[in-house]
Amino acid sequence: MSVLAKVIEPRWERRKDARPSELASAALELFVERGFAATRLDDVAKRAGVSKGTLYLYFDSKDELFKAIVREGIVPRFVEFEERMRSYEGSSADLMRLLVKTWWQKIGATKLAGISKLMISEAGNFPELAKFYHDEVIVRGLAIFKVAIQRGIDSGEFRPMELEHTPHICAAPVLMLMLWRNSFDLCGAQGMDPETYLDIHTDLLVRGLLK
Amino acid sequence: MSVLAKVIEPRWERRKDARPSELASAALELFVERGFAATRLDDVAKRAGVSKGTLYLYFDSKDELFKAIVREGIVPRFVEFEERMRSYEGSSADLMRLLVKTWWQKIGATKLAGISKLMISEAGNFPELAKFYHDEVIVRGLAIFKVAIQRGIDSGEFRPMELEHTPHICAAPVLMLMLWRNSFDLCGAQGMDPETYLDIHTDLLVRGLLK
Amino acid sequence: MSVLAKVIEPRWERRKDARPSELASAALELFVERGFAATRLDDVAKRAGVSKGTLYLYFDSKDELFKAIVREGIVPRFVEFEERMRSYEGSSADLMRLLVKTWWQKIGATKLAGISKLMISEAGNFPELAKFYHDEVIVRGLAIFKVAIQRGIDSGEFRPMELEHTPHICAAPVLMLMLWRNSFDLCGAQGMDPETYLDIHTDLLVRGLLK
Amino acid sequence: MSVLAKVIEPRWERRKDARPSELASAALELFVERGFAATRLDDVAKRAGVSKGTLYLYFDSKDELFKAIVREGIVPRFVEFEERMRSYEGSSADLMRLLVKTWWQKIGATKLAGISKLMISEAGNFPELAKFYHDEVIVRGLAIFKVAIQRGIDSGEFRPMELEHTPHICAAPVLMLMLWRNSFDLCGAQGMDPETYLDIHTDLLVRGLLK
DNA sequence: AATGAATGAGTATTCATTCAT
DNA sequence: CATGAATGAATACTCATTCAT
Repeated sequence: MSVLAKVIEPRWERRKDARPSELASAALELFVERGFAATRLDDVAKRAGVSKGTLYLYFDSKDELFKAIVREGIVPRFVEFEERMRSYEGSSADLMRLLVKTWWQKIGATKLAGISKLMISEAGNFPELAKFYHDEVIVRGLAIFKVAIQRGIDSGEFRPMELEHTPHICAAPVLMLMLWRNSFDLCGAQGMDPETYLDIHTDLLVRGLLK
Repeated sequence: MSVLAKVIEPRWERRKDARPSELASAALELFVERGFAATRLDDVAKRAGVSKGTLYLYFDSKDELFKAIVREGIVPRFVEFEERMRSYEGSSADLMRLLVKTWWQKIGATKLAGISKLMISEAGNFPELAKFYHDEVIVRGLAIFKVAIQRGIDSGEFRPMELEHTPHICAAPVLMLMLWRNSFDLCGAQGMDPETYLDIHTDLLVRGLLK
Repeated sequence: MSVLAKVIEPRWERRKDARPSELASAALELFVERGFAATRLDDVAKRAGVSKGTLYLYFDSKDELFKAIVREGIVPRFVEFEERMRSYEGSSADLMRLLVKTWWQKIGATKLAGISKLMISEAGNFPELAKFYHDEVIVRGLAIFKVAIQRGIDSGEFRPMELEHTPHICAAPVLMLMLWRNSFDLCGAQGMDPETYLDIHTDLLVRGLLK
Repeated sequence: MSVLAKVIEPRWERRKDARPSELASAALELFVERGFAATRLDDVAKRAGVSKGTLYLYFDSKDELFKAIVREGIVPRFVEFEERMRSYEGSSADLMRLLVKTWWQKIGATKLAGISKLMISEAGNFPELAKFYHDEVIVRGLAIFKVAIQRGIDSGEFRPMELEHTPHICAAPVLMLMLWRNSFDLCGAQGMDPETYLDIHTDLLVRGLLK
C-alpha cells in the first residue's frame, strides 16, 4: 500500500497489528470484568478497535474465543513459570517463598490472574475446558508445590506432611488474592497490599512446615 | 381438604409464605451451577415447580432475585454463625480450629457456599450488592478471625501478628475449598476430602501463629 | 350482617356498592387516560377498590368491559339527550345553539366525552363495536342536527343546505373540543375556554346557515 | 451485480439510507390501523420486509420509532405546507378556502393524516412527544389560520373575531374528517365525500366570517 | 483481510384470565 | 360474592453469528 493510500485510508493501517492475541487480550479484560455471558462481542470488538466480523476471522465462536484465551493465555506463561522453579538450589523454605513471589509477579499481578476467576465462574459451563485447565494448569501448579514440600521433607527441613491436600493450602492465599483483586477490590472494598499479604502468608506457611 | 384433593390439586397446597424461599433456593442452585447470566428464569421456575410468572409475584426482576438470595440467604446464617463464636472459653488455638470447622459445617458444606462463588463472579456486575456483601459478610467474617488472633496474642499464645492481612490468610484455604467444590470438583477433578484438608490447614495455621 | 361484624369486617361492607357501573366508571377513566391496550385490569380493579377477580364476576373479558362501557355508558345518556331536543318550539337558530350547548353540558363536559376518543382510537380493533357506536350514537346524533337544519330550511330561516355532510360539520368543533380536553389539554397545552369556544362556533355556524 | 443475483439475494439490494423511512412508513400504517400498543414490532418488520432485529438498527425502541414517525413524518411536511401559504395575494375568503384545500391535499388525504389520530390517542402516554407535537405542529397550524383571519379583519373583509379559539373552529372539521377516515370509515360506516364536505365547510365558514 | 448490515433464536418481563378458597 | 395466587401466552428487546461487499 502506498504512502498516499496510508493517508487516505488510515483505517486500513492498524489491521496489520490486529493479531488474534490482541483480540484475545481485549476479550480477556472484558470477560474478567463482566463474566463470560455478560460480555458482548460488540464490546470486545470495540475495545480491540476492529469490527465484530473480524473476531470471526480468528475465532469460530464466542466459546472458542474463551477457550483460546484460557489455553493460549495461561498455559505458556505457566510452563515458563514452571521452568523457573526447576533449578533452584537454596533452602526449601526459601524455595517456597520464591515460588509464591514468582507466581505472583509473573501471573497474579498481571491480567492473566483474571483467568482464575473466569475458570471458577465458568467451570460448570465448560466442562471440557475445566478439565483441560485442571490438568494443564492446576495439577502442574500443585505439583510444583508438592515437589517443593517433598524436597523440604527429604532434606529434613520440613516435617513429614500429607502431600495431596497440602499444596492446595499453600496456594489458596495466593489464589484468593488474585480473585480478590478481580472482584471486591474493584467495588471500593478496602484494598490489600499484595507484598505484605504474601510475606505474611509465606511466613506463616514456612513456620507451619518447618520441623 | 382430603388427601385425595391434595393429589388432584397439589398446586394449592403450597404455602404462600414458603414460596419466596423455595424459589430463592431453586434459583441459588442454578445460579451456582451456571452463573447468573446463563441461568434462565424458565429453568428456575421449572426447578421450583412453578410458572415463570410466579417468580414475578415475589421478586421484581432477575436482579432482585439474585440480591434477595444473597441478602436473605447468607446474612442471617452468618449472623448466627457469628454468635456461636462469642462465648468460647478454651485456648486460642482451639478457637481457631473451632472457627474453621464451624464455618465449614454451617456454611461451607451447604449450598450456601455457592454464594461465595457467585459474589466473586458477579461483583463487577452488581457493585452495590458487592459492597453490601463485603460490608455485611466479608468484613464480619474477617473480624471474627481478627478477634481470635488478637485474643491469642493477648494471652501470649500467639506471636504478635499484623492484623489486617492475616485474617484473609486464615480464611483463604476455607474459601478456596468452598469455591473448589462448586467449580472443578463438579468436572471430574480429583476430589478433596474436606476434613483432611481443613485439619491440615488449621494445623499449619496454628503452628504458624504460635510463639 | 350485624353492626359488630361491620366493625370487625369493614372490608366486606363496600361490596354492596361495587356495582358493575362503578367498575365501568373506573375503567372508563383509565381507558380514556391511557387507551385500551395500555390500561391494566389491575389498575382498574385498584381504582374501583376491588380485586381483579371481581371484575370477572361482572364482565367476561377486557373486551367485554370496553364494550359495556360504550354500550351502557353512552347510549342511555344519548337517548336522554335526544329526547330533550324533540319538543323545542323556538327559532331554528336558537335550537342549533341549544343543541350544541346541551350536548356539551350533558356529555362533552362529563367524562363520557372520553368515549369519543376511545372509539376513534379503537374503531379499527373493535369493528363490530364501532359499527354499533356508529349506528346507535353517531347516526342518531347527526340525525338530530339534520332535523334541526331541515327545520330551519323548512321555516325559511336557513338557506337550502346539503344534508348528509353538513351535520358532521356542525358537530365537528364540539367533538374536537371533547377530544382536545382528553388529549393535549392534559399535557400542559394552553387550555381552551369551552363556553367561549362554543359561543364562537354556534355564532359562526348560525351565520353560515342563515339566509 | 447481475439481475439474476438480484433475484437470488434481494436482501442486499435494499439501500441503507432508504431503510429508516421505509421502516417508519410501515410502522405508521400499522400504528394508525391498530394503535401504538396493539402494534407488534414483528408485524412492522414483516410489513417492511425485514427482520425484527433490523428495526433496532435504526430505532432504539418502539417508543423511539413512534417519536421518529411523528417528528420526521409530519413536521417537515407541515413546514413545507406552512411556506406555501405565505405569499398568497388574493382575497382572504379565497385564502381560507385555499388553506383548507391544501391542508387536505398535502396531508389529510395522505397517510400522514393518521398521525393526528395517533397523537390524540397516545398524547397521555407520551407527554413529551405530545408537547413537541403541540408546539411544532398544532400551534403552527393554528397560527396560519390566525394570520388568515387577522388578514381578513384588517382588510375589512371579515368581522372582528376573537383570535384564540376561532382558529380551532376553522380547523376542526378538517381534522374530524382526517380522524373519520382513519376510524369509522374503515368499519363500513357510510363514507363521506371529502370534496363536498370541505366545500360545505369553507362555504359555511366564510359566510360566518364575512361582514 | 475486514466490514457492518442483517438475521432470528433466545430471554426477561407483562398481564389477561382462571379458580380453589 | 369476593379474593388474589398462579398461570402461560404474548411481546419488546438482545446478541451471537452470517455473508455480500
